[in-house]
Amino acid sequence: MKILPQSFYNRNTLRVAQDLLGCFLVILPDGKSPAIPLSGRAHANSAKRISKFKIVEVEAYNGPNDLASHASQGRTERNNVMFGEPGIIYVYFTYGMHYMLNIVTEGKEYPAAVLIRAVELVSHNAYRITHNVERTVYNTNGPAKLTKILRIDKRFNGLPIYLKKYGLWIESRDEELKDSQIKKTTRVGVDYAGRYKNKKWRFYIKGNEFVSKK
DNA sequence: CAAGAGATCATCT
DNA sequence: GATGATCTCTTGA
Repeated sequence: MKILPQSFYNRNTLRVAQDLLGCFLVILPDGKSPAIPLSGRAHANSAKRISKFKIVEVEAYNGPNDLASHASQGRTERNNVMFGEPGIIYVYFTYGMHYMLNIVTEGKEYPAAVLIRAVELVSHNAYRITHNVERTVYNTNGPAKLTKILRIDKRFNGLPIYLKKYGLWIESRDEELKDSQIKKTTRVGVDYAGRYKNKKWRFYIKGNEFVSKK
């Protein structure tokens, strides 16, 4: 397994979205904002505190004409990073309480991104998990829920996802994912998007129990 | 179980 | 001043 390079994201957004399924979102918490609640005394060896989550559901927000995308309203301070380099993290705050994690795709000036909607915890340093383990393990089945568990907020906005140094990166799949295993359906919560609301730009791994909605 | 409302505020008009 | 790439809880059939 290796870190997906910036070039991975510099491709068609629908392609990137589907290719991200089955890949691993890995987080290396700093001492102040651990991805997984830690128990016991603080430990210097943070490398052993990484947590790895399989990406099981995503949505594509594709270009300036996509009426469901923030970018359809033109460039603003909030959506600025969508117009920039691929492989950059776009985090925004919505509904007064939720953070959303996206990865910017395609070349500069083409505003697009993939929203990470659900992940499944696959490995962590088990003995450091607190009594809250049940909630931690099972509550990553929604875009706002996973950012809460991972403690992802606007500190990550604008940072590259293709470098390890910021503590959040994505690694390649460890097994094949056939096209027949990918469900392609409409995006959630975009009824306002006119003809774009019917685009089947939401993708998830069929049968995965962490998918936000079947 | 499905439908509806409330929470809560940054961002945009 | 209105709204939202959501979630949780309540209501009621």
